Amino acid sequence: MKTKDKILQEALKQFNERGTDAVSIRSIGDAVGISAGNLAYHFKNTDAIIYQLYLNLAEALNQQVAKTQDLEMTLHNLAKRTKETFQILFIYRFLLIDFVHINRRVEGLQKHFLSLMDMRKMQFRFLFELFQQKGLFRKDITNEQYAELSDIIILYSNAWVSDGIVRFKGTNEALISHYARLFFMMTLPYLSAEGKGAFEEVLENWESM
Amino acid sequence: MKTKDKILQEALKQFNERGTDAVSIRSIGDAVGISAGNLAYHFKNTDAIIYQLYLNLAEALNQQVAKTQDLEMTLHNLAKRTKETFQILFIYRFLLIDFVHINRRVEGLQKHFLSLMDMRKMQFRFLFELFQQKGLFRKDITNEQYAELSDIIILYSNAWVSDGIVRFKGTNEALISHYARLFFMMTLPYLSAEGKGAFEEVLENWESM
DNA sequence: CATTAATTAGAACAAATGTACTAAATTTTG
DNA sequence: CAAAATTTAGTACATTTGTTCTAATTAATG
Repeated sequence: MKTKDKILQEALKQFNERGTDAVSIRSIGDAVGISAGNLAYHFKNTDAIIYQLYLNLAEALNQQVAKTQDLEMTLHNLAKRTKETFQILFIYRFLLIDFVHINRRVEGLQKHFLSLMDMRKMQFRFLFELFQQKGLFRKDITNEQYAELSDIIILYSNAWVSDGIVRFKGTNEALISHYARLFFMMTLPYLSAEGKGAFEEVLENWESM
Repeated sequence: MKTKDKILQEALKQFNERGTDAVSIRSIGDAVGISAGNLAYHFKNTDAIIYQLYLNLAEALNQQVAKTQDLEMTLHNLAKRTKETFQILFIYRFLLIDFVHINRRVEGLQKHFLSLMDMRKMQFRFLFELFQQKGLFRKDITNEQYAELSDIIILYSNAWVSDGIVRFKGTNEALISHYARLFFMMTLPYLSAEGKGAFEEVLENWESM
């Protein structure tokens, strides 16, 4: 593996374990087995590493969206993609844990992040409309309510990792599965009778999916 | 004001503005106008300050709960208390922003925090049951669903500040009001037809409340 | 092979931080 | 008022961190 990739891998590990502020170019260099001087050659400072890791996450999420658009959007497929997306987010969890702090300190990231959020919000709105047309979502829910649901869903998808790390007892796999499931269940009271049927089928096979 | 209180006030300000890691006993001392040595006499280090501020928040929240139990729990009163609670949380917002990080670094805090969360969860469950008995909440919602709603509500009440700081455009007052309202609206799809009537009345007078 | 470019190690420096200690000043108490 | 306790300023020290620079080594290229 190239030095640059080794650095990114080790940095990701340390960021996730100890938070961005407790990690230095020296702590990463020591673990990788290279000098701090060499590390500074590849990345000027830890902010540059954070920025690169953020770009990697954004790219992984984009690929996930592209995947989604290829498939016919059944509830079952949506559940699968949700689980995958949650796994990706967990890999880069320090970005969600140090959310506000990173936005404050890494220049140029906030703007990019906000547009990523807007994009995801639009995707959710699209999905809600689709499922409403298919008769899976209730017809008596107003547009305003769907807008608010997607806001809450965005908030949830940024916050579940932090909540899980502090409150959840169990393995990482169990954590991811639990919060992906909870995410899915947030839409339950918005479903029509027909939607609930399909929904329960998905939930029954949740673990094996 | 006593030195100790001055320190706490200034520390709270700096924590909220810059995050816990960017604040030192010297930066606080300089702002208050006392020496670092003196500050170390009152609080051994920044962790001790964080811990004290956390206790202050927990105490303020407990008082809020006591207040709630005095009143007849109408939807209108609940909305008022919700707004107040959100204001309190915003005052101590660094604790929610640096959530995971503080739990990692300040010893003895995680346990206390977890029991606080459990307590709040039980309060929500109690409220849901009460409103269900009053016919404001839907009867066809299962116990499991109410358990999950309270989990999501706990998550939301820990995460809205971070979301708001990054994504919301507007004054702090508008931010608090917006997220308290969104919090309230999360329960909307769980309401009965009767509940919705009372609910909309509350929402109409939201700003003036 | 020779030269150029890329990579790496290592050292040096200033700034900031937690921590510990001393001595002076102030307040409280008897 | 005198003694004791509390509060305060100031200093010193070891660590850590970002940053910058130099020189050596390795890889790439013509």
